[in-house]
This record gives sequence, structure tokens and C-alpha cells, in this order.
Amino acid sequence: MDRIKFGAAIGARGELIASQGKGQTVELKAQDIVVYGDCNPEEYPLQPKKQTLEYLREIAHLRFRTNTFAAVFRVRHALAFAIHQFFNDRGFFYIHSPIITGSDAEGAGEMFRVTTLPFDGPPRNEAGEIDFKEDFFGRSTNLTVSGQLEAELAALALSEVYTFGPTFRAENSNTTRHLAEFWMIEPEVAFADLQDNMQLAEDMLQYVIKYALKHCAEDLALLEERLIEEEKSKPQDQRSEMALTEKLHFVTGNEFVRLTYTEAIDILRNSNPNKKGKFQYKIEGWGADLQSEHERYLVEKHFKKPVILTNYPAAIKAFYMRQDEPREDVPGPTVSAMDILFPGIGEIVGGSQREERYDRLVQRMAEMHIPEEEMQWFLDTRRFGSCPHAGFGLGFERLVLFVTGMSNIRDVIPFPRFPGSAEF
RNA sequence: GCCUCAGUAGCUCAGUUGGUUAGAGCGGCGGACUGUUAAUCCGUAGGUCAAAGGUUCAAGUCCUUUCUGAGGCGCCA
Repeated sequence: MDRIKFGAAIGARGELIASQGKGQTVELKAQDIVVYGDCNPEEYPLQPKKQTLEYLREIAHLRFRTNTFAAVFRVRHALAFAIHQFFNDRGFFYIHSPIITGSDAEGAGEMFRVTTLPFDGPPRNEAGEIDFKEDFFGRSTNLTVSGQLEAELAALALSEVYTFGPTFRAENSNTTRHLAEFWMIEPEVAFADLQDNMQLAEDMLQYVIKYALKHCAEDLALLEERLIEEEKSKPQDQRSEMALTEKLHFVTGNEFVRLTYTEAIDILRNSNPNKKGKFQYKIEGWGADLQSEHERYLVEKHFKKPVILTNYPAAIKAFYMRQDEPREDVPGPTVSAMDILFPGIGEIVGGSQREERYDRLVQRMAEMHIPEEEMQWFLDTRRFGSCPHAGFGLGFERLVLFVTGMSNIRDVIPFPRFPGSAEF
């Protein structure tokens, strides 16, 4: 008995009987107990008490053993499984897009270089530049920032596809919702337009959240309890209006609000915080990108539910998004983009109908200085049997963040990678 | 990358306008008790106050730099 300390691994054999204790129905009346692994409590970093998430993050190799993280990772599993099930039920094919990519023209952010060249004295060409022809792949390569372009290639053959894999961004991002290595789901659908795209995203989000509510009830209850405890120490006005499961039911039971960027600007321009100068960035006119504070206002104050914003100004969006027909009531050119904004998380989905018209796409690439010669393989989809299609990217960890009610994205992935940290 | 806040025992924290030997709870160890659920009671050990430098008769407390962590912003999913 002396060896059974907190954290020890034991095996017990005995009779399962009705329990007299509170909060449990059965208990094991042990006949014999084996200690498999001792655990010295003086050295063991975990203790049977509340410990901060920041501290547990520093011992991420042991934090699986806490109730909170065990619950988080079971929910994470359920969500991943539900995503595959959702797409499979709808006839989508799971495509494995490459993790090492030769493309660096996607413009989705800074990339991590993949190389086997030596750092001291790499081979150089006649101009004195590093000669990547000598590198492992015979060219410069990076870790992928998105599987979208490859998914488009597959969609134009298999019609309905999705990717679900690791994604890497070398941005120096220090926030509660960014990681350098994260998992992204990217469906891509042929013959779909922006409306279809929005519907697919909303259906998917509601499906997987319902799945979690149904299959992770105990874990969500534990996480909800944790949140309620945590909020007791916060001032009244910072507490959330809904408990976790109530919030999830609300999202699955209500349609997302859909509005255009232009409509959103009108709402924001006439909003109280804008008139009273409460926004750090005042909304002056049409064309500027929305700041976090603006998105939060729309989602958390104005509509109080998930919001899908569409038809952003072309100037602030990616080259591959489909150009809209000009409209008299819209001040400038727009594209068929959509961002889904969730309370507390911000952007959880970013997508668009794709520009399927070869000439328009090439023209746009030229405007944005995307080297055409490196993108021939992508342009081939538009040269040979192009068709309307649409897709989006869902940040998996942001979804897990929302469903578990955790507040830092570093706590919903087992071993988070972020600037200055790649431990374990 | 920018801004703000924080770093005191294994963990969670208190430490007043700078002023004698730096405190508590939990955890550990020793004992008592026990159908317990974060058990309880008694006793006990445990600290280079993140690091370096400075101001001062005197620094956990003030200043500078560095490191680490958190939050906000930007980049985005």
C-alpha cells in the first residue's frame, strides 16, 4: 500500500460491487493489487489539485494525465472522426495533399524551408546565390501552408474532395489562436458556387458539433464545470452569457447570419463604438480590411451568433478568388470570398468560390505579382476543361477550441509549436 | 514584430509608504484517525524572492538590461 502514490500505475483484481460512496455507482473491492510503475510524489510534477494551464503547458508530456486534457483530447478525436464521417456520408474523397511542397507562390504566409544542404558552405551558382539545384529535390522546397491548390486539382476530377492534414506557417504570430503547426480541413467542390460553399461549411460545423455533443457528453460536462469555476474569479461583465453546452446547442440550432462585407461596413460605421470612437481603428469607408475588434463586435455584440461575411474587396483577398460582377451599390470590385466568424475565436473558416476563368485568373496573378511560370500546373486546370468550383479551409484547432471552451489554442493540440517553442 | 502585465517554497498565492529572523494553503515526510471522493487532525522539513548590474545606511519592494510566461494587436485557419 505504501507504494500506491498519486500517479502510480497499478493493476487491481477483485469484485465489482455497488458503491456506498457518493458520486459513483460501482466500486472495485480489490483482492490483489499489483504496482506496475512507482511514482515518487516528491519529484512528480503533477499534484492532485488545480494547476494552471500555463504550468501544465510546460509539462505537456504529462498533461494528458489530467482530467481536463484527457477530456480535450477525447473531444479532439471525436471531432476529427466526425469530420471524416460527414464528408464520407456526402460522397467526398479524402485527398492527401503533399506536406513538402515546391510551390512558394501561394501567398498564405511565411514558409519553413526544407533542405538537406549544409549550412556552412552550401553550394553556390555563378551568381553567388545558394544553388538549390544541388538540394535533395533539385529545387527549393518548403513545408506546405495549404493543400488548397492540390485539392482543386483533385476536385476537377473527383468532383467532391477534402484534405485534412498538417499545415505550417512560419509567421511570428503570438496569439491565443495561432500555431506554427496546425491541422486544416480543406474541402473543394466542383460545380459549386459561393452559396453552396457557405451551406457546406455551415452544415459541416453543425454536424461535427452535434456529434461532439452526442458522443462526448461527459467530457463536455467536465469542461463546462471547469469553465464555470474559472469564471467565478472574473468580474461580472467578462463572464460568458451561456454555459459551454448551451452555447454549442445554440450554434447547432440556429442558422448562421450571412451578410456581405459591404453590409457589414454599414453596420459598423453606424455602430455605437464607432461613433463614440471606442474602436482603435475607426471605420471610415469601404475597402479597408476588418480588424479583430470589428469582427468581435459583429459576432459577439451585434448578432450574437456565428456570422458568414462574403464578397470582400478584391484588393484585400487572395488571387485565386472569383471576381464578382460589378454592382452599382458596391463601391469597388469584390470577390466571392467568405469568412466564418465565431464568438471568442474569430475567423474559423476562410474560403471562396475560385476564379475558374483562365484570362481573369492570369490577369489577377499579374496584378498581384504571382509568377505565372511557377503556377503552370495550377493554371492547367483552367486551360483544360475548367469549371466553377469552390472550397474553404477550416482551422481544426480553432474548432476544437470552440467546442472545448478552452481559451488558448496551445492547449488543444498535444504538442504545440509556436515561435520560440518546439519542445517534446 | 509592436504594446501591456507578471515571475516569491514542489504547486497556487499573500507580502503595506523600501526597515529586524520572508508567510499561508495544498503537496512531501512522521504520527493519529478513517467508507474515503481535493478526506480530516497533530507535528515537521522546505525559499540565491527569475538572472545580472545599479540607487540606498538598508531592496522581495525602486531603476536598467536580459531571460521566461500571460494577455492584446498585426499576419491568418
